Amino acid sequence: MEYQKALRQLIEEFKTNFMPSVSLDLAIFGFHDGQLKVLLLRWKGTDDWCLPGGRIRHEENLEVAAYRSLQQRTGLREIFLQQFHTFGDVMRYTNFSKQETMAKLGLPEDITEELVSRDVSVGYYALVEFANAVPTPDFFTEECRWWDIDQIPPLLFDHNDMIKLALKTLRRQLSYQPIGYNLLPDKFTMPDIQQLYETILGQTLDRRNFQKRMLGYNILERLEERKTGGAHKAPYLYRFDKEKYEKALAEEILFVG
Amino acid sequence: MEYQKALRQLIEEFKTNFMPSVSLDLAIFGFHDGQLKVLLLRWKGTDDWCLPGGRIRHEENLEVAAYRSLQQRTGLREIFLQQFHTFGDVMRYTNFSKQETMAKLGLPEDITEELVSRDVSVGYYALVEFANAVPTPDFFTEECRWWDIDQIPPLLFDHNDMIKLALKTLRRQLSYQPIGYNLLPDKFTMPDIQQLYETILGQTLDRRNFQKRMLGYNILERLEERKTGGAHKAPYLYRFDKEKYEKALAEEILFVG
DNA sequence: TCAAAAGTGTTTCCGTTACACCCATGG
DNA sequence: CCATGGGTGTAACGGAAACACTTTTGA
Repeated sequence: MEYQKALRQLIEEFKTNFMPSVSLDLAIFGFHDGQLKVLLLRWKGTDDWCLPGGRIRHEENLEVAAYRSLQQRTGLREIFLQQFHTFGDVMRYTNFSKQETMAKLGLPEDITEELVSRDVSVGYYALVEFANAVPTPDFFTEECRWWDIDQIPPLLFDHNDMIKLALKTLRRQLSYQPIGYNLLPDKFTMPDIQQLYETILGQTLDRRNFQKRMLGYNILERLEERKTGGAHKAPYLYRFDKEKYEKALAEEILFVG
Repeated sequence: MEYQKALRQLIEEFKTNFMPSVSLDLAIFGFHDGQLKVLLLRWKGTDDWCLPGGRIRHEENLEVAAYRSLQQRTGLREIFLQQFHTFGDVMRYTNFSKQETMAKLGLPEDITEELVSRDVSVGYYALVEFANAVPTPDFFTEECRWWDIDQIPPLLFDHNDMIKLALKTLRRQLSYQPIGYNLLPDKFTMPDIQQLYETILGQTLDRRNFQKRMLGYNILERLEERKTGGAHKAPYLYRFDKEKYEKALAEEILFVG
């Protein structure tokens, strides 16, 4: 069977090129239509969804591996990517009916053992511009698409918990780091970025206070008007001042009280 | 040679019982005499110091492995232990003159390769009561002792960076989580705990404001007087209300603004 | 001309910081 | 009896939250 042959070959390649026992998982957040989304993969021939993951090459930095994996799933580079926790419970595989899923995939038992043996996994979360991403499945999966954050189904492994913790970390991060550079188009309005914040935080914010705070950070530059299709008064357009933005990210203390 | 035989045996045991490619490192902080200390290990026959580490058994939870390693170095259980970052740079071994150190240890090259091949390492930091800890070296080391936080020598691997980041995380943590349960004796005075905070943060705090804040957390219970040897007015003794303390730790939001 | 959205500034509030006085104890 | 440290309360400050009016635009 052609598929199994390819599979065995892939596993061989894994064994020679990648570190055993360690993997990484990605919670890739996108923003569209006032909704926060997460990128999920569906395994071939099943209805089982999970987070995209990756492995680390023997001579590759962990962070580089995370960026590489992110690019393989979305086509994107130079994205906000942040490690948030490392998961190492043995139990995180119980939620996952190994035999069942593997059987659906048509995998013999010895391969199953190899493939889903217990790993320690480093969790990263990423923020990407929804429109620019090209969701791409990998060898084991046949579908890769965005899910609304509040409509995520029960996932394989401990991936529901991962998303929960990633989101929690992201929300905390939002309070002391600027976010938005990779989530918004080059030019955007104040209502745009406010909606982004409100979506991530899951709560509404005062228009005036938000603007005051955001401008206070000193990382935005205002352009001219915009009228496009929008009815009503045309809001200003803004753009991130890349240099100041990076500086703020590096300092990281900027927004702490 | 007896030593090399034991070593080979140990490595065999590692290979069969522990996960490859993943390890963990511990920044164990202790508090004594108004000084914050870190526990370091010195390799046999060398002047090279490093953080204590550990490995994960195949069927062992990551966190359990961390607690086990902590206990092996200090004899302590039920300690504040917190994951803070996972280190995965290949470069983190450059600082480390492999051949040199290994030669001092009398290790043949093939063992060297096995022993210090590149790992991804999960960093934990712990807070322990200085007086209760019994620093214990492991097979590779002959000395295990406390170092003042501001007198740490250049360490092997990337362990200086690890300590730096651990301390940074600890300080941040201090602002939104109660700390002290494992660092102070059962009964302690307000000046005691204030000194602990000042030591960790590296700055002095206002006596009155500190007390106000600390009591506001509602995790302390006041006992009676204390006079012991101390001259001057006898300060009250306090004790942590274990239940409320645990609750605060679990909520973790308690001290956020 | 009206409804809906955007631009802008002021007041209020609350938590943090700064600060002072009295009390107890051992030398 | 006094120097040193501990107990306690209040005033000042500043950043965040609450809040209102005017302007623009398409329908």
